[in-house]
Amino acid sequence: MMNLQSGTILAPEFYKKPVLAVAPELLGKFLVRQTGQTAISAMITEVEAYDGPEDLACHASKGRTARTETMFGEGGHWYVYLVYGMHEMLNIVTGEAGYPAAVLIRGLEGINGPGRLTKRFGIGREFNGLPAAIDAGLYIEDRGMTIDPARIKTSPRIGVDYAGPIWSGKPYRFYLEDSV
DNA sequence: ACAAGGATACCT
DNA sequence: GGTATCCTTGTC
Repeated sequence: MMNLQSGTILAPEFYKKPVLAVAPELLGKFLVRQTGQTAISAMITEVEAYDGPEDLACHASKGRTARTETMFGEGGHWYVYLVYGMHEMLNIVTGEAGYPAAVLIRGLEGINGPGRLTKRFGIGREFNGLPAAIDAGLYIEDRGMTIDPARIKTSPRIGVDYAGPIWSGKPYRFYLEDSV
């Protein structure tokens, strides 16, 4: 019997596109965390794009380091890091290997805030570098939800004033209007 | 309005 | 080995 809630797991190819193309497409998709027999999931409602070595808000603008290594890898892998000493941030790497870019998952339906969603889903740095696939127990699904493009709003990214006026002002945050 | 909290990057 | 800074949140 087919589970009506189930959908199609996004293939690696989905992520191997420019980050600014991938980010808005993730809205309306479902983040799924599977542990043993049970799974929890929620619709993605808010994301931010971090685009390459030039983007001063992107960690990779500091160069290739132990932390940013994952972002330089190929799209479709998780990039998870700790911020402010207490919150795990969940990002999905995009594009081809060698170009550092990722989408930060900032909000899910019913869960606002990037630190809250990782806590609720039990996501930590152990996922860093793992592929967004069923084997990892953490992946993104398309459940056929169609999003009216008019519902997708943009704004500057949150908490990146340190990146200077040009990069902190880029409209790289995408969210569903009626879910913030 | 602001402290908590620990890793990271970049000095000396 | 020291220090400033950080893609936040909860409580003040």
